[in-house]
This record gives sequence, C-alpha cells and structure tokens, in this order.
Amino acid sequence: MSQRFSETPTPAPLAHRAGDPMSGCPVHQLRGKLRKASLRPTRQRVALGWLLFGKGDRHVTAETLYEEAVGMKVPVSLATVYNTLHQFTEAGLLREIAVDGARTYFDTNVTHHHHFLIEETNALTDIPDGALTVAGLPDAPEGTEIARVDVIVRLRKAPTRGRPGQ
Amino acid sequence: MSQRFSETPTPAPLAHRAGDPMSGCPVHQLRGKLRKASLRPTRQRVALGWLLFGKGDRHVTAETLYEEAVGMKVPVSLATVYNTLHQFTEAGLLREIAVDGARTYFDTNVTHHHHFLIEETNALTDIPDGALTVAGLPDAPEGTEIARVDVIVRLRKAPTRGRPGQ
DNA sequence: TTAGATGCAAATGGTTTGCATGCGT
DNA sequence: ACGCATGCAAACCATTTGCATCTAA
Repeated sequence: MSQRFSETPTPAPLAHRAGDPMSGCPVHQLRGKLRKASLRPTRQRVALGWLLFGKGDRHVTAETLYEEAVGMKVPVSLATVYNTLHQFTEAGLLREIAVDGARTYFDTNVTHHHHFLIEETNALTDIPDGALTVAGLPDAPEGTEIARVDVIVRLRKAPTRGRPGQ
Repeated sequence: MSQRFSETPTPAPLAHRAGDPMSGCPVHQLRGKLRKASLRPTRQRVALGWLLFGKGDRHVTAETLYEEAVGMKVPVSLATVYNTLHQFTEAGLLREIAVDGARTYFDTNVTHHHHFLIEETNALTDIPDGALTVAGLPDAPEGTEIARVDVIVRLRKAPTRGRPGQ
C-alpha cells in the first residue's frame, strides 16, 4: 500500500490518476528516477515504470507485465520488457525473486520483507512487514557474508472443512 | 552427515563401501525402499538411489546426477534421471528446492531444514539444524494453511579484506 | 549526430514428452 | 508374456542474444 521510494524527496509518490501513462507530473519523477539510474527515459521504460510503480507494491513476471503493456496499448516488445526489468533490478528499483523453478518474479517493493507463495496458483504476496523475524542464524561459512535472507511461506489450500474442496 | 531414513528399521544405513553400486546388502534396503514407494527397482533406479543415498546428505541437480552416473559407468539417460528424481520426490525420498530461476535442486535430506546459497557458484548447503527459527509468522490468508516455510540464506563472498578479492 | 535503446527472430538451456524398445515381475 | 521403465530425439517454455533500425540527448 505505502510506497517505498526511500530516495525520492518529493512528498507525493507516483500515483496520480490511472489512465494515460504519458500524462501528468508523476512522469517527471519517473524520468528523474531513471536518470538517476543512468537509464535513458525512453518511451517504453517510462511506460513500464509507470505500470510498475504507479499502483503500489506489485509482483510481476516478464510475461505479465508485457501483456499488461500490450493491453494498455504501450508499444513494447517482450525482449525489451526483460531488458527493462533487469535494468531496473540492477538499479535497485526492483527486486528479483525466484520461488519456483520456472518463472522469475519482480517485486516493486525493494524493502526487506518476505513472501507468501500460494502453491496452487503460484501467486506471490508480501508478508506484512514487522512481526516475522529469523532467529538463530548460524555464522556464514568462512570467506562469505550473508547477502540476504529470504523466507518463503508456502501456502496450500486449507483442508476441506466447511466447503467442499476443489 | 547423519542419515535420516526415519522409516528404515535396519540399524546400518545405506553406506557400505563405495564401489560397484550393485554389490552388497545395502542394495536390498534400497530395493525395499523403492518397492515401498511402488517403484520397480530397475537397474537405473537402484543405481541412482545408490548415488543419492549412499553418501550422506546431498544436493543434486538432474545434470549433476546424470554426469555422476555416466562417470560411474551407469547406463542411464538424462530423461530417466529427471523421471527418477521426480518419482523419488513424490515418494518422499527427496525434497525439491527451487532457489534460482534456472536449475532445480533435489535434496536427499527430507527433514525440515533450511539452506545456504552461495550466490557466485549457485552451490547449496544445508544450514545446520537447530538454532535457526522463524518467529512471528502472520496467519495464513483465509482458506489457506502453511504448507512449509523455506529459508534461504544467500551468501556472497566476503568483502575484500586480508586476501585480494577474486 | 551518435551512443544507446528497441524489435524481431533465432538461439539457448533446462526440462518434458511421445513413442519404439527393453527389462523386471 | 505383460506392462511399466527406458532412451532418444523432438517439443517446450522462459529467457537471452544478434543485428538492423530507431530515438533521446
């Protein structure tokens, strides 16, 4: 829900009004964001950025975002979506998450947090920050340091109780 | 290090002497294991089982195991390795782990435990059981229950200190 | 103008699948 | 002998890459 652009000084975050990705002032913020990351604010990068950062925390795959862009009449190719997602990730604007062997997810929430994974649909959700902590981490093997701790809570449909299982 | 065949009544686990996968009595245990899982103890299943369970806890990929088998002169095809790994997993003899978007790992340690992932080499290690615990799990979204909690501790090479970084 | 970005299509790499043959029971 | 298991090669799918074209600066 809350935006987490820890680096954006401007009080108003990106969300402005949904609609034409090219209108309004938030686009300027976006262009700034991109510039700061040494990424030219091209048409497709701005459009994808708009889709990604314009409506709160999201978990997308390349395919997902591509179809969304196509649906919004944004002219972009799948290859560019992949490129852009990776460039955004390198720039720290996105976080890459690999939970199942197949798809790769990108999370617009780059703060430290963990995830629910609904096993049936492969849907990914943020675990509300706060409570969850990992205790008793053993020390990293020598010569290494801990880069990150990822917790995936795998959810399955609860056992048939009131309603018939599907 | 320790074997974890909680269901095997025999005191001596599988390890016997490394060498011909077809010799000795441990093979009988293996055949029994397979039978119990309704898997015909065929030459390649027994051989792969031997490779997997004959030397303590392991993390393999299909490719890894395939090459090991080929190296041991075990006649097996890659497709069969994939099949076998999945069948063993369904039978509860292996645990499947997806940490990066690419390969899938299989862990011979099916007890509840977590993993180190060395980012540079993509090597996977068990985190010594015990200390590590996850606290403050939020309740699962309605209609779902927690199937499993996976913790991946990503390690990166420690910052250059004594010796030059590579 | 010019370096960098995009689009397309072909290449890649891990994994799966179909079907003829082989082997455990 | 029967039927599942195996092997091979082709199919698959997400992702990457090469290269010609385009575009932001």
